[in-house]
Amino acid sequence: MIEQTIKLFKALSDPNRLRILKALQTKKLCVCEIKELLGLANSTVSQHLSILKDASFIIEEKQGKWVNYIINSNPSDVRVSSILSALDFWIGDKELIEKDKSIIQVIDRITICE
Amino acid sequence: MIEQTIKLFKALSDPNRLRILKALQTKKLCVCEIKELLGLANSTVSQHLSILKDASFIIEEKQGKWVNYIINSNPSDVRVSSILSALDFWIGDKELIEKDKSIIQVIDRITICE
DNA sequence: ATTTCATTTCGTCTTTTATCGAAATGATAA
DNA sequence: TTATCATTTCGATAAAAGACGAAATGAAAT
Repeated sequence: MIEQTIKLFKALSDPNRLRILKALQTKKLCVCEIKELLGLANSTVSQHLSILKDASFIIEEKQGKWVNYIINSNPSDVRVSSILSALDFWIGDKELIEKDKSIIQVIDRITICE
Repeated sequence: MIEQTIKLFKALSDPNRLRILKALQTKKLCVCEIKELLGLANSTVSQHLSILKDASFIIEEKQGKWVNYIINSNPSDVRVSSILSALDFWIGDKELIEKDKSIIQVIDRITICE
């Protein structure tokens, strides 16, 4: 019950996860693209994604050898949709988000996934 | 910048703190009343209150030897007012909250503050 | 069938968080 | 001014969270 509420807020309590959510609102991304954006290890990114997925903010979609992560556009929990549609309201930092946005538009998964 | 967002979500990421916020929406409370409600040590309650205060969800008001904690009805951060005015939306668990509500209406600080 | 390569899982480490009891603080009452 | 008592701060402990690299997994291409 209240555990679900805690799960939502905990998922939102990390700057890297907030950046991931905003980035995914621009376009679908795979683990290694997010790794590139955030400068974290693959395994760390994978861990963050599983927390976001567990809270139902995102879903995954297999595409060949890649796994694309995308925003969950049909969450059953109205709180999730509420947060997702007002993410800019919750995250004050426009500058950081804009910067990330321009980076992911340039990132190419073929070249960076070593 | 984004640290402030994280501070807000972290403050909301603990069931005891959510219960404190809802309880304070019913009436102002001192540390030992909250201690009674939650079954925690004084020092733990004090710690939770300082986290909520630091995120500006609540403010304190001295009254004799007691310190009353009250909901911040004029937060400068609009996100804080937004959460406070929609707390029931964020906290799914009505049952727990209603139970707490009836308990604090009976609690008397004179008798319980040993 | 084997190799390749993105991703996940596992084990470990460090930092942070939630909790407590005891000691320090601060204000009221005697 | 001393005693009382609510609260806070301090020190310790256990559990959770964030991070990493290495090993395991799983799908595609050879």
